[in-house]
Amino acid sequence: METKDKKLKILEEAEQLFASQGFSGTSVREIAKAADVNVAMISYYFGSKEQLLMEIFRYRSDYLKTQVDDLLNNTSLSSWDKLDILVDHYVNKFSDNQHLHRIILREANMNCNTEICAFIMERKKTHYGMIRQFFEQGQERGEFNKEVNVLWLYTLLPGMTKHTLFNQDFMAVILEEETGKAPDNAELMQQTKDHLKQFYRKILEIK
Amino acid sequence: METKDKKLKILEEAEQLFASQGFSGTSVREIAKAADVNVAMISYYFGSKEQLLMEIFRYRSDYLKTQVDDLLNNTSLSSWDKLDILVDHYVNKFSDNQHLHRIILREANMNCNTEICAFIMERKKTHYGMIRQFFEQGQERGEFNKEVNVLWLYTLLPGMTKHTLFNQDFMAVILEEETGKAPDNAELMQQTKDHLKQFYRKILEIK
Amino acid sequence: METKDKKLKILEEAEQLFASQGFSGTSVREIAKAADVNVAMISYYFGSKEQLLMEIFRYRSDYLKTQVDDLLNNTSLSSWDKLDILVDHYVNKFSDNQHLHRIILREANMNCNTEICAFIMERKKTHYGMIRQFFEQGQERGEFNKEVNVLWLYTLLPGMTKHTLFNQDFMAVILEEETGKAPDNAELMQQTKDHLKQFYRKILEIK
Amino acid sequence: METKDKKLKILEEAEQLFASQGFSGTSVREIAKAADVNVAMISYYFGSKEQLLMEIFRYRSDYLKTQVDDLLNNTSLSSWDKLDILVDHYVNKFSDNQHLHRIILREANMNCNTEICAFIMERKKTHYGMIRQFFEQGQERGEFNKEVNVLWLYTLLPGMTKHTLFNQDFMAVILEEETGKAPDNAELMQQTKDHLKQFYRKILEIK
DNA sequence: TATGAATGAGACTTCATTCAT
DNA sequence: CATGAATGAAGTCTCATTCAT
Repeated sequence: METKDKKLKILEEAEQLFASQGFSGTSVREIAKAADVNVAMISYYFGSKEQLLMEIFRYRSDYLKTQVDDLLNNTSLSSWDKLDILVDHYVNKFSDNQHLHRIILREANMNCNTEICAFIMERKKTHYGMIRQFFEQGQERGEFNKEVNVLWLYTLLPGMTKHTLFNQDFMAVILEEETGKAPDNAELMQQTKDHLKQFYRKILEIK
Repeated sequence: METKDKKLKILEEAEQLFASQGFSGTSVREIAKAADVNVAMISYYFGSKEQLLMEIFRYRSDYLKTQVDDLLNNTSLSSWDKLDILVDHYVNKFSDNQHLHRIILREANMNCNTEICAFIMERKKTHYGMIRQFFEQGQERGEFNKEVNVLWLYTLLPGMTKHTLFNQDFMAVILEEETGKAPDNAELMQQTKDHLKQFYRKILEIK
Repeated sequence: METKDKKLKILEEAEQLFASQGFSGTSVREIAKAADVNVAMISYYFGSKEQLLMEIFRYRSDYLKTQVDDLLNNTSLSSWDKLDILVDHYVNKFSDNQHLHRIILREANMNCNTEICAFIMERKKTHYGMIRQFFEQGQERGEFNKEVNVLWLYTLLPGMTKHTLFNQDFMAVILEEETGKAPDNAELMQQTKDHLKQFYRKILEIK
Repeated sequence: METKDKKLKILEEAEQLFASQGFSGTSVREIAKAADVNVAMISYYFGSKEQLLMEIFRYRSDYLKTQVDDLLNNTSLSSWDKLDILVDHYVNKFSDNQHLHRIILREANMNCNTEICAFIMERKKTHYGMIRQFFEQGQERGEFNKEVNVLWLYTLLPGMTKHTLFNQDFMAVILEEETGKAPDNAELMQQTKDHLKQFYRKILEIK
């Protein structure tokens, strides 16, 4: 039990450090220090630094499994209601796992012949697959504008979420200038959701 | 003259390597080899590896200076025409400087107390400032919907461009699946522009 | 009983590994894995890696005790017959314990202030002592040429045996080239014995 | 020039250390200390510890090139005279390069898929090839007994030389006991030569 | 008694940089 | 001005051993 805690601690500290400093920019010493364990433990537990990274991916792999399924199967909600729920869910999950996403952003093209890259690509395809189904359902139901390409509709979601989340400092500065108040993370996420919904509504509505 | 060429060569090779492997992931030896110069040259010319990075930023700093000004001052074009030009220009410039953008993406939060971060922040603000003016002009002219927040309108532009460009492999795979043909870079950029324009039109139009 | 088996297993696996990879080149983890026991067992049972090596020597120490005595005391056989028996016996025993001999070969001069080196030296002296007696008996009996130095006569025995055994791959290659057939270990040992006997006969015969 | 000296120093110190402690048993730190250079120099000059070992082999590779050729082509000397010269030459060369030979003895079967093992095998074949020619010449000339197998005649030479040289301590102890005087290295080598010649004479003479 | 977990020491190697020329 | 040589620091990983159970 205690061992599992230590492994978890290492995993989480490493995730954070990799996210903020990059994989190459983070030494195992730093990780060990942050997790308050002996340096040798990282090799002992994970084999190597690279395998530790891989383990982080495995550890986080199931974070956005299939809650979208429920949404697809739900027949009582309109597609517009579902859209709100989807956006909220997506942005929340993304925000919750922002460390992982930052790592992906940084290291995606690192050694693209390794397991990790295959892993990331698979994840991307899975996520897209789910969300594509959602948009297609709305279009088939006749609620969403059929003229809009689904891949690019999807792109809006990670595109804007990522940009907001990974430019938080910039967004905060601007919003402070424009509204007089620096938003906290929750406030920023809320605005992201609101504007995503607004944009989707305008793009998908049938005039 | 020859010295300047060597410095330039180093700068460009370093930019590419930093973009693909990250700052920490790239050794000065690699850069020296790629630029076909002695290892000592890098310290000799730039002082240190970090100062070389800074120099890359300076070297690329002026890439999106003020062509937007012309657009703002132009009175013969409609805001919709200007929008098309802006999107084309933005995406083109972004694509041309994707190495730099990838570096920014990676290293933005590296050591955020250094000159580099201030530099990046300044750049972001400048870019936003220009594009904000453009949207505000369209709204003031009564051509764009005034209800939409300008900051989030702007967010769409870098958000979608970045996402497309830095997920090129994913986009290519999906597009190949859906259309039967893998797009090249130019084709992908064109689609990015087209859909950005489509989205902006739907978001900004006044019903 | 089971404990004894485990110790034995460790001993034998370690012997083999030390023989093929050397003492420093073999980790306790490898030994533990090969013997299918926990890593800690080795320190637990033997105290340390070095003491394990020592234990191997003790374990094998009695392999060539005193069968030569019988030969010396035997009065019905001629010295020439005895020579054949001695050579067969020596080469057989050597071959049976080749792992140990390889370790001695490798590590003889390791830390020559330790118990191991004293041990090896004692063994060498004992072996030589026995065989010297044999040659001296043959000379005293007037069957062997008295002009030949006994120490150097002895040298022939380990010298040729070791060279053949520890250059098995080379011998095999050459013999294959010369006879068209690669000899197996038994065949090679037989040839070693035959030629040793031939050489001894020619050296020791009285013209 | 000075650099070459440093490389040479490293090479020679490493050779000696590898010979006495084995490859795995010798750390690059030890080598660096012995050669009075920075630890990093070894990687800098040779790439790695293993490549350093390889370099030692290359450095020593030409030590017994073709002096035997002269002997073969010489028609004025009898085969018996040539034999004396050959034995002297062989033992001298072996003694001069005993460090290398000890390394070969130890590490021959280390990683027998590597360049080093191929290298050693090639060397062995070359040496044997030369000496085989010598014995065959003597047999063809009718001076040496044709009944004796040449491969095993050859075996006597490295077999006894190695055994004497690598059991110097034992030989010294015995010789001191038997003659009252501990022989130095030169004395031991001389005895090795003398007895080799004696043995060869008895084995090869035609009665 | 036996063992999985843990550790300090030290292994080899690469790093960015500096020095002497 | 330019560079090959050199270096101290730090990198990751493995080592034999010990500890707590």
